[in-house]
Amino acid sequence: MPEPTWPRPTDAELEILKVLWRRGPSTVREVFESFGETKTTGYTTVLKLMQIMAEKRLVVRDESERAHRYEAASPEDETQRRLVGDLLRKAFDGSAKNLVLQALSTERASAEELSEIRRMLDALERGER
Amino acid sequence: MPEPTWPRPTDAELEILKVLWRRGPSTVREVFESFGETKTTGYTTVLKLMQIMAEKRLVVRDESERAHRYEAASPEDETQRRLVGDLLRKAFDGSAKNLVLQALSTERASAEELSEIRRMLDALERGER
DNA sequence: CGACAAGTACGAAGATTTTCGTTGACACTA
DNA sequence: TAGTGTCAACGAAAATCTTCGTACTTGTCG
Repeated sequence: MPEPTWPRPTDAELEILKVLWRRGPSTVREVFESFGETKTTGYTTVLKLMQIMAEKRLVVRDESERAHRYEAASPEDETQRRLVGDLLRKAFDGSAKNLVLQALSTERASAEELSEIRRMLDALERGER
Repeated sequence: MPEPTWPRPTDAELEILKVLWRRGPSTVREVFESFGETKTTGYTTVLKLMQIMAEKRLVVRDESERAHRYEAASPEDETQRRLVGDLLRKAFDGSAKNLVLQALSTERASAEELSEIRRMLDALERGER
């Protein structure tokens, strides 16, 4: 199987990353509480996950304070790019076109979204990068 | 975590599905051999995976012959759509636009690919949702 | 100082994924 | 019929993921 060279976040880890991207560097307590009632996992579960994520270098940990602060190691867009690239390789044999077509056919994008994509296309075809 | 309601194929399972989509209904032996030297997994490993996939209904099994024949339960494009939709929900908060932008910025698509995507956009914007 | 609250660390359990050794069924053939 | 090769089934092991109970540490406030 084509295993990624970077640590791919699991579903639970991605949930935590999303909180970190939104809030910025946060303590375990803050992440735990930002889940509110939507998540049923306990505090220690979140803690353990974040410890493992620190081992994997998905997050960096600042231990200077008693309550350690965790920060996402990579920005959201870079992680998204990796996840998409991973799926592209795994399931689409690298054909960005097919991936895009499937993406657009699943969730119908709004009109503004479509125009934004079109602008992106224009830029790409105009030859930059 | 946002768990999918359908059985999401693992990486190893996806490799097998790709063979089945390409070859059509196949025996374990055929799938195993079509991996050639690119994969180092043994025959029984492939067999076990395919048995598990049959349990999960990722494949359907025809047992009428001595060498059972396995067939992908869903066509490739439908599975791709599910995988993309899953990633969309998990990592992009449902924003198809962002997913598409990241996809296009990772692997630069060829000029023809870009035109095809543009045609797809045209069709979408022309209102046939 | 002593107790409590808030935090991290540790270890273990259950689930899932991936791998493979072994066994038994079955057919072909010498 | 005995031997050989092919196949599915089974079980178990190793790795990873997810969860949480418990223990240890440290700062604060009476």
